[in-house]
Amino acid sequence: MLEAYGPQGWWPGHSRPEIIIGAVLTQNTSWKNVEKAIAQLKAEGLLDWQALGDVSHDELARCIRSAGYHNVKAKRLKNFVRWLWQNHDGALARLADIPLDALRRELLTINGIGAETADAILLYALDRPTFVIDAYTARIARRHGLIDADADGHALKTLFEDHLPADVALFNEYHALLVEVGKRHCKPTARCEGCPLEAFEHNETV
DNA sequence: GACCAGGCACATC
DNA sequence: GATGTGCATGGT
Repeated sequence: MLEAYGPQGWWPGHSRPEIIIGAVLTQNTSWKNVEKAIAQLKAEGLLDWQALGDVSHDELARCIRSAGYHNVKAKRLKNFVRWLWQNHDGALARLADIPLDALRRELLTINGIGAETADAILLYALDRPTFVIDAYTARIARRHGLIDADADGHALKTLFEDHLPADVALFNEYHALLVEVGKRHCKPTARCEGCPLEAFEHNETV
């Protein structure tokens, strides 16, 4: 994949808050739509935890409208910010001493932060070695017969983490490359023409 | 107009 | 525990 596409330079965000906000906004949404929402947040000075805590729901929802599901996502962003202030003084630096597993469990208690969003935050914003399983990764792994068709997210996560060294830079690039393969060759319906993973056996039933 | 996009929570059976 | 549904905009 790296040979085919080169380094992806993920996450496409310039600060940790921006990465975390992007992780929520991109839930079931194309990154193009998220970019517009983030640009709007930046224009309104809402890319920091203080401002995001102070802004009203309606104002926040209006800013992120282009990312879709703007009412639920406004709540989810608020939930994250509330958690950060109430439990960690509103400072991401306070999370540095928490063991990965404990921090992951904490993130999962926040309403609106599920497994993928938690792992994306951990890997791309907090530099923790956890593998991100998204729809593309799951589809690619199943379609290429790397795992049973009915395997769940945890099984997929375990598959990658058990076969790769727990390295932040590696997990970062690996997942980003899988998404690129997915975007180009592994749509839900489209056949996998010219996929760089064609060396693997296809599971045509999936 | 259908399908898709870097999910998640909640209701219902 | 598995399955279905609401949430919403924008591109192909």
